Amino acid sequence: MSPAEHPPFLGVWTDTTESDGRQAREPLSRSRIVAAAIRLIDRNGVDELSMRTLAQELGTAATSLYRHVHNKGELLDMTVDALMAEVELPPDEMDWRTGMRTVALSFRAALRGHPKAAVLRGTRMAIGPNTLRMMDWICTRLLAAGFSEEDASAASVTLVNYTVGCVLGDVLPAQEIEAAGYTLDQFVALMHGRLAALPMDRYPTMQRMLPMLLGHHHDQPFEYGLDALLDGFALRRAAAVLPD
Amino acid sequence: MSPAEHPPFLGVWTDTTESDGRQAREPLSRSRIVAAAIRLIDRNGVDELSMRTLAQELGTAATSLYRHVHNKGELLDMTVDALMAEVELPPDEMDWRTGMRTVALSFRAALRGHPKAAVLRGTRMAIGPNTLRMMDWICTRLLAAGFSEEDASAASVTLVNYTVGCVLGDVLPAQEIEAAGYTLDQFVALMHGRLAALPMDRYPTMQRMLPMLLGHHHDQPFEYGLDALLDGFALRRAAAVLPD
DNA sequence: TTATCATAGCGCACACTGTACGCATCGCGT
DNA sequence: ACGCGATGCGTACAGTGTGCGCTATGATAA
Repeated sequence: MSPAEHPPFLGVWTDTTESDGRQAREPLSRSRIVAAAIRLIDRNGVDELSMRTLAQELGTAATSLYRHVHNKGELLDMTVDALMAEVELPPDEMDWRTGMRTVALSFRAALRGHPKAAVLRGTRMAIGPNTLRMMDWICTRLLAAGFSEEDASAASVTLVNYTVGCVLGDVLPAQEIEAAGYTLDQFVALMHGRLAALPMDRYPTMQRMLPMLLGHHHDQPFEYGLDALLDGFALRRAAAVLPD
Repeated sequence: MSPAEHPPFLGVWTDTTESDGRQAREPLSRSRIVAAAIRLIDRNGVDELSMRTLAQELGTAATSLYRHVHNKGELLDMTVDALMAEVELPPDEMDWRTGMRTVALSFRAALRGHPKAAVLRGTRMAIGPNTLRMMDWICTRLLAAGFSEEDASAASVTLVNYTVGCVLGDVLPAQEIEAAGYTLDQFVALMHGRLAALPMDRYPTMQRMLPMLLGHHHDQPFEYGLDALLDGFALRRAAAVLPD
């Protein structure tokens, strides 16, 4: 802006016209910050998220963020928990097994809805309200279904860890491939080449299985394992409920 | 060292005594570099690994490393694959189920042997020779046990993803707690406080389950889920081998 | 032995990171 | 109208990954 000719109330003036037609900005807040962080990660990936780029996205200065967030680590923790807000908890009438299945699918979908942000689950443990909400629901339902406290505890963390592991397994390769600028077909070809380049008879099975491992949609192995896991849970429940 | 009184052949001298009694340094190599990286991560954690600290550990300059490693990313990939070198593949005589169980335990043990390095599995997909070796073994054994190609593929990635998820679930909290300087008991107390601080009736079950979730040794839930998973695999195998 | 030459190691520089500090400014309660 | 606490921001600092081009090294050819 040109130096004031007749100085107005500075506050109001600079507030309404932010160097272009942008709207008067509402104050920063934790939720506005993590929302911007998610937006920015979705667009450019986790690596491109710095306090400065984030501040720019919000139209403020980097150091302003620290009034609302202790440090970048806390911000990332909040971000990963925010992703969990979208998981839907099935109605309680649903039987325990399809309930578990549904919540696992919803959990996975929530993470995969923001693939570039999902990798944060691999770095940061997230114990926020949304995560607790899901864990609580899972444990509650398992206990109600007759699992002992010990089994319910083990089964719940198993279910969550399995899902996280699968999401990472899906999402990390995809990211790395995209970052390297390959298409998936190119990548499969390249991997075949790599395998062939190694002492060839060393990984014969992998050679054969590679198209299958990379080819089919990732939903299939996830659901295969999920259903296997639930079968195992069901066996244990039955054994505990009707002993011997 | 005191400044040289009668200057010797510089090369030899500085080579044999590296500013203290250290030995003449052998040339850099990829394996020496990743070994040093693992050592350094084990000691100080992943965050403290920079190209400069790593170079210092090796008694060289940071930029020298780039003659042997394309960039830090590649170095981290090599590091996580190097961890996998320690997984032991059971003898082929072992029946498929205990074979899978054994390899999963060994895999987990290998990662947990370097807890601070294990978190890298959450960030970087590792497709190195050691990883392929294990995957190949798993697939081979499953096929030999009668699984279809599709099922063997799904089961193998399920097993691996589950294990990775569990290791991360174990290791990330432990790291974060340690980094914050808590003991585990303090942390449990703190979490109880946090839960109580929230609208108290919101996570009633978590409140009850918390000591169990954090208390018992992590081996137990891992093996619970592992055995459940293997039960599920066995059911599927049986159904496929003797259809209807 | 001497000359040659690829290669390994390194000093410097650059753009960029997270964040502590202290000042300027704001909006609200009297 | 007047303070006063909360918020925004300019500056600065130590530390990051890594490209560039020089130098020393150790193997090979003459």
